[in-house]
Amino acid sequence: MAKRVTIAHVAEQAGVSTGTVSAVINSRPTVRPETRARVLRAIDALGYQPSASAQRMGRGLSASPPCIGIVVKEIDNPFYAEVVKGASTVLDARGSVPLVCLSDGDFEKEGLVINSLRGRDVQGVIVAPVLDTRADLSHLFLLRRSGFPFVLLERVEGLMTNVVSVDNAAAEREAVRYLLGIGHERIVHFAGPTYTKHSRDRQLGFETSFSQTALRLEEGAVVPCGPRFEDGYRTGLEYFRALEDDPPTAVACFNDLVALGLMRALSELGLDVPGDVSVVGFDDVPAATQTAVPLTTVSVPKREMGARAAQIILDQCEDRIDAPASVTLEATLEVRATTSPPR
Amino acid sequence: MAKRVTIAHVAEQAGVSTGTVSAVINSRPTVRPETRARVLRAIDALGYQPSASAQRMGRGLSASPPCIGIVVKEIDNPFYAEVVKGASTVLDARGSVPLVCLSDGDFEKEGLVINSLRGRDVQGVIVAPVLDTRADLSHLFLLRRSGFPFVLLERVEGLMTNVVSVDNAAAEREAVRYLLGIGHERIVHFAGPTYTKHSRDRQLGFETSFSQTALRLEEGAVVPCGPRFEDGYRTGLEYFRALEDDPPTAVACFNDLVALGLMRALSELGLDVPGDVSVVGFDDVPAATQTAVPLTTVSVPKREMGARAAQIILDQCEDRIDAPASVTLEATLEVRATTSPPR
DNA sequence: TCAATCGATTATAACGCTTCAATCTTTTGA
DNA sequence: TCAAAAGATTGAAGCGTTATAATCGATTGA
Repeated sequence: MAKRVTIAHVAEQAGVSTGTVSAVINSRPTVRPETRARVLRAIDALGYQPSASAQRMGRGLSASPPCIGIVVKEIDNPFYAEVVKGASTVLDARGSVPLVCLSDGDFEKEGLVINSLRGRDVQGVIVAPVLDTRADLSHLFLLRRSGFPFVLLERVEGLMTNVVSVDNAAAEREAVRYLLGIGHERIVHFAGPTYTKHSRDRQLGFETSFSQTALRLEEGAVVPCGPRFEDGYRTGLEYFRALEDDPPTAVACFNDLVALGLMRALSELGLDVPGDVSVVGFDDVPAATQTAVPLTTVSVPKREMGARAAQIILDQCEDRIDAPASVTLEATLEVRATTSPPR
Repeated sequence: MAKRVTIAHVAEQAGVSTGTVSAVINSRPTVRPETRARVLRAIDALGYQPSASAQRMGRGLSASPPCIGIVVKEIDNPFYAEVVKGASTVLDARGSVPLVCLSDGDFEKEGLVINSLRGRDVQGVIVAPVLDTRADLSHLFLLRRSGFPFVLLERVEGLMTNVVSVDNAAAEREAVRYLLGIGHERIVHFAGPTYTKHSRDRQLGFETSFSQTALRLEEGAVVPCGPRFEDGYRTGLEYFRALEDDPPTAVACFNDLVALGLMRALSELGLDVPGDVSVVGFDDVPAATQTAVPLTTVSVPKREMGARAAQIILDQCEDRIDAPASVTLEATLEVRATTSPPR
């Protein structure tokens, strides 16, 4: 492995002092064009790259290279892809760049990568926090205490900090009430993992949807499922096979992937969507409109979430404001082709 | 703003040396419990937070959560998500972490983010290079000259460096020959953007598939399309509407997204897949198996690509090997439900 | 011609932390 | 009881950069 090329190597190669090289790097106007050229040539020849950490040290830890970290749970979740794109639009305009890190749904790793990001001198981080019931959130509290700028994409109990989120429960309620409104009476919920807050909120929204109706939440209306396509597929297969003679007329799914999996299962079972069963998703990922039958789903403003979060970080870097900003965005039901009145 | 609390302040407050405080922070086992407690109390009292930059400096910029950068063109392309996952498995095992950056298909930005990554002391980078016909690749040549470890996910003319790639032309040929083999005679290619190498290679593969057959490449068999779902959808709609009386019996698409878009168009036009038209994709993204009719496609070993690339970087960091490694992986046709003999 | 002036460059002291040889303490064994 | 061993702590030398006072050389003005 090549040892790190430092400013000293460049200085030697160019036959100048380190101070001069530094002046060139920071394009200070006091360098003679000829000298500048020589230094640049040396930089080029050696492939020199300034160390952001050392620069920060030298500057007394004040200046910041323009980039913010985004910590997400999975790279292959299209939801986060949209959030990142939203953040990018804002960062682009301000000459900053997103740096995406993965927590793999592991709160320890989350703490690790946040630290790693800080060590790499990002201006701030946007975090989709791991909210396991068993998750130890102390690193987030510590982060808050340290005054480092960060924004959460989900609210954390008892932690006063920047948050950009949507009201999952309310949105889910809107979806179920729509189903009730068009006449469905036997509605079930394919629930996500019980240990994430998203999932619990959506389930809660489902359960509280029946309050102002003649109907009651039926026993077994909440079906444990999971967050992935395969979960929706498998659960769908099992559930509808077992209830062959008296299936529900509508399913509100934890998210779009589950809904897509369910639709595949229903198709294999010879059940028509929305003829036999109406299906509602959550998130509104791109795939929701790319299927044979476009999916009715709760559309979460993912881009805007990313944009607002980036905005907050950038503002906080500039103005040194410390008051936590809390933004709650609206998620709205997008009625497409997978829902219709029961027959 | 308050002056920064440093390790020296803590040391003074606790009545120990900075070395001891450092030992406590890094939980080295050589500190007496009593001393540790005293230091922790001081840390708490002063609200001390170690400066990550300084820590990295002190450690010589090499240690700390080591990580490698991965530069991709778009965050929402499931292809790259798989590559990142593949790399993660290898990195995880070696205590390293991926840092994902976006070039947005812009070669200047690509150079920028690679530099930004280097400045942040990553061990190396994996790059899915922007290969516009107009792209200026000098930053890659420079990078090579500088001896910094990096791996490309696509071969670049004249640049001797680490590459992990697949033979796109050969794989596309395999797909077309399969179609020919089951009796198709009117096959067209929905081509990707002409300015990317991937796309040109696949098109080339298509064009050279007919050499050992009685058939010849027909005029207009290559249909300009694009890389996205919408491109496939729009092109499909226009193309098949125009050729209503004499449509081709099979379409080999630039990638899966295009194939999915095309299938949507065909469905709207009342054409059956594979009854009326066979469709073949490329990449084998997760969505390929999640559609109502699973997609026949060329399966690229994305995970393995990521894993091998990560492997190379890590090896090069350890063993100070500098000889470029070049790996070409096999892509194989995955026959599923969107292809059948023409009727 | 010599000092004063100005522009370009250098040398060096920070920046906050880690590391490690050296030193100081305590414990152990005979 | 004392030397040796083991354990705990210290102090100073880096790490790569920036910032700045000092220096050097070339102009200028009188």
